[in-house]
Amino acid sequence: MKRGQIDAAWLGKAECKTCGIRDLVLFADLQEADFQLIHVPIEEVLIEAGGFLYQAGDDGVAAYTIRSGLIKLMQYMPDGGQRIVRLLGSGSVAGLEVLAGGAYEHSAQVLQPALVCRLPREVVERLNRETPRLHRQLMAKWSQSLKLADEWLTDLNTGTARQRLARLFLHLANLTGEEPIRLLGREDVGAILSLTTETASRAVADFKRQGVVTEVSTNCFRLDRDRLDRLAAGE
Amino acid sequence: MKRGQIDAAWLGKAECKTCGIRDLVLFADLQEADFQLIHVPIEEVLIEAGGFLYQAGDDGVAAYTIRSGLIKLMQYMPDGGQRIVRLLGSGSVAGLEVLAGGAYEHSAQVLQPALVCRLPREVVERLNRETPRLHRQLMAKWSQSLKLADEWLTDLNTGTARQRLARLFLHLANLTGEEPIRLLGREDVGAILSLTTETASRAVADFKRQGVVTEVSTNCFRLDRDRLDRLAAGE
DNA sequence: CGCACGCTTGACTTCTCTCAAACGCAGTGG
DNA sequence: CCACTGCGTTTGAGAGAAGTCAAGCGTGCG
Repeated sequence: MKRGQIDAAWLGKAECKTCGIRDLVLFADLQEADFQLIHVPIEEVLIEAGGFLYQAGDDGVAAYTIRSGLIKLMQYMPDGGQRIVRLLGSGSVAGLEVLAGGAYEHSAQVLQPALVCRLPREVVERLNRETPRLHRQLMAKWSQSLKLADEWLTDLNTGTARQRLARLFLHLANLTGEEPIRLLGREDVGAILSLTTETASRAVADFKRQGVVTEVSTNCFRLDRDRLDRLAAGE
Repeated sequence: MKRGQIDAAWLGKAECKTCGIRDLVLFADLQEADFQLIHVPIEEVLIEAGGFLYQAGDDGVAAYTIRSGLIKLMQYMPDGGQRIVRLLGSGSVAGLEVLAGGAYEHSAQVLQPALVCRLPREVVERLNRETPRLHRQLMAKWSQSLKLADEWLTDLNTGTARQRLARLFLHLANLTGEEPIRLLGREDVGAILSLTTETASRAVADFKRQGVVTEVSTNCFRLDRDRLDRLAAGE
């Protein structure tokens, strides 16, 4: 593992009150007084591609708000292979399951350099206990995760390899918001779409040849949304 | 639709305090005083196979606790077909997303006659606002749903048709707890495993011929768990 | 410069889908 | 009582898609 060591930089104590994306995140509804309840520091951390937020089975001590970057949540399958069950971008929360006690369900690995806020379990628990304003956001985040999981299943795991890939491109597009899009390694694409690396590679290559996507630089693509939409629906 | 009409029987106002499976359900931690907060009646309803708890897109006015029976949550795919994203049995909660506002994400249809408790949104919201004892259970239920969704993806949507079917049998076994197991229609099996009805049928027929499962009566099976375990892992 | 790693491509096998027909059971009506 | 009929299941044959194994390519890094 070339990049095994923790490529993480501690950036200091986060200032939630002045957070630029606060309306997107878990603490959206908190008010001045609520922040007085935070007695354990919330840290802001930058993690390089390849680094981990946590590993499946680790004892859950913190949840994470993703400020920027891209993170994959993966699970290990019966046969040892890995399956990517979700991609998280700006505004998402990772590791909420620590609030339900116990260990992390997934391994969370960074795909594109990520700026995250580390929310110690006790902070979230305390806020949740003492102010009702967090409840709504927590519900929203849970429900959002679940919705994402269900869409993942219906969108990225049905139809032919090409249909799934087209849907993945579109998913990535409105996850990151901007073009061109940085695609993942072929192995990851396979792990998302339930395909082998080879089939994923073939499908991407096909798209490139047919001009449905255009590679502007290594693994960065500009999309022809109309054609992707049609492909996603099945021709 | 022969059974289209609402095959539901209203059984009366539920008595949560004396509920036999209360330690399994959402209200597990509530105390005597908390029940005073319930001003809108919680109804107990029996729904026949084929009936719906709610339909995707309906305005969400209640969540449901499942006391017994089996319920499928389904979503409609881009091409109009339906996809089953979860199965709910005793102790599960359906329609929690109403707490996050908005409409139901799925259609919830009954597979095996179900006894459910209807929890009006305002009841859950009020309890959640006024007593912290519901929080933990709500977290637990959310987290449980999400875990189930992820397992669904990794277990029932990877590997060959036979592997998936084997895993489905095992899933059903520890969902209902007892043998023999009532299997679903082949179309539903297909909608769960991302297979066509024909492939699902062939796989089930194979299992019967090889004695991995034994049909004791129409669509009721006794399982050879050891062999299913081995099949699930891939021979 | 050369090695390593990930991506691409090819040939072949295997599995699943598709289309079509036959079967079996249950309910209906003569 | 039995033929008729509707619906879900089973089975078959052939086409098509993805998996497998193996080799070749390209880029970046030591």
